Amino acid sequence: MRQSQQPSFIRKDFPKDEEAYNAQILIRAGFVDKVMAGVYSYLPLGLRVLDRIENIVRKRMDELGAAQILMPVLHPKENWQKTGRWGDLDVLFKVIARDKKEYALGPTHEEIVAPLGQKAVASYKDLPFALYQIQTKLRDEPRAKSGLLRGREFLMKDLYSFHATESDLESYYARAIEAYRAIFRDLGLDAVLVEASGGTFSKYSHEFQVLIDAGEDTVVYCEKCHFAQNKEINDARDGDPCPSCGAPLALRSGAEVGNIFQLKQKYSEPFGLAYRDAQGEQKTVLMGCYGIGISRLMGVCAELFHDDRGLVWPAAIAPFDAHLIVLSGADAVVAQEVRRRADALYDSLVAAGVDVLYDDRLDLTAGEKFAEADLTGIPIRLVVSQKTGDRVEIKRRSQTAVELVDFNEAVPYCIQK
RNA sequence: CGGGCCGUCAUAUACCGGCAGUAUGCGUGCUUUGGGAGCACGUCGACCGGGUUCGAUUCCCGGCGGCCCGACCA
Repeated sequence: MRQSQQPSFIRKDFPKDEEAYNAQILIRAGFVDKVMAGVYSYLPLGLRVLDRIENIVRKRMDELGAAQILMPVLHPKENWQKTGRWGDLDVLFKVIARDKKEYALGPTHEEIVAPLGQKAVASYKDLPFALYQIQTKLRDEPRAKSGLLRGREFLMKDLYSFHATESDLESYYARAIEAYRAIFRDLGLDAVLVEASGGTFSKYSHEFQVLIDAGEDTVVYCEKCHFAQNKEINDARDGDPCPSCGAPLALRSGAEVGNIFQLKQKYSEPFGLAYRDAQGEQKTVLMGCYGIGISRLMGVCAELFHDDRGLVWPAAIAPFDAHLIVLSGADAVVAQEVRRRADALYDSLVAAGVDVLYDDRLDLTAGEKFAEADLTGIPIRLVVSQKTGDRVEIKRRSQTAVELVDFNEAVPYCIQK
């Protein structure tokens, strides 16, 4: 992508209406724009990060045998009345149409996916299966805060599984835990599996928490044996003995990046989601649901991956693989030659399948270009200038050392990452 | 939903019951060209509504909006 053809959303100052670091840096670096409290636009760079996170998630969903679908944001009131959550779920957004009919805006999709699943299930032979979507969720949070960590509108992956037996649900649940571990590992995150309450969903649940100070939850955590429970179900205090190994517990703040539940019959039963077993008996389908906050993950990564100059994206989720900067210089004849060489490098990078952001802007000083590149945080920086001669300067965002390589080595360098 | 703080050019900020200033940005020109460069000239502003007052951006009330603490949190 040529920067000269793109609008720039980079700002020199931190926004004054954000306290959370993740929102400050993502706004300043032009990844997101704040529309109102808890509601953000995802700009070209931010959307690319979300796409990469989605791809990582999608790959693991495929491995779980789940098929991707897309359900509506606008929900019929009756479905929510059937499960009792029209009145119970206080984060449920409700809208009134012109005919005075009321609708819900989807905060989660059990009320839609259960009746959908019912249409595909008649016999035990139709089970199990799993469906997921990546979609914007709406929740009327009493208080949006912490930037992307708690929005009123956010991007979430929600997976739903359908089973004939409890043991099948449990084994799928166990597989989902492993898939989630793999996802967070792929993202470069150290996520802790935490026992938690099930809220309006189920008796208990498991959360994946990234233990960072900016997190919103409090986790009772044992460094030694990795016992972890959400404070909402364990009122332990700092230093209390771990119930599992006796070592002192610590209270840590965590950002919940995943949450999984065994819903069992809770949402299938109200919608008559049932099957005939081998004996011809009618049985209720058992369900599980498994969420990952995609946009929240971007916020968590921003909290984690930065230095005092800006973002430092891990290669797996960086908006681009490489950031090519051309410094034209003053001399018109030299500038033309330098640009010709930079353009040629850009073309070969693109041809080789490298996602490259090309700072081909003419009216910026070298200092501005470097400062913006640091802020953006793309893993590899390439510079072509009069000074680099017939070679290319390469620097990793996470390191200070620079090296000069021959022109034709630059592309392979970016491919091996 | 309770409590606190706040709302001034595009951005970040200052001051003030009477002239709203600075920096950045932006525009023009010249210089500069490997770490947010320099000079000159120019450009842009008091959230909305009511009240007090000779006069309100400033004080008071209401609304709207923002941030923080708490409650809540699939």
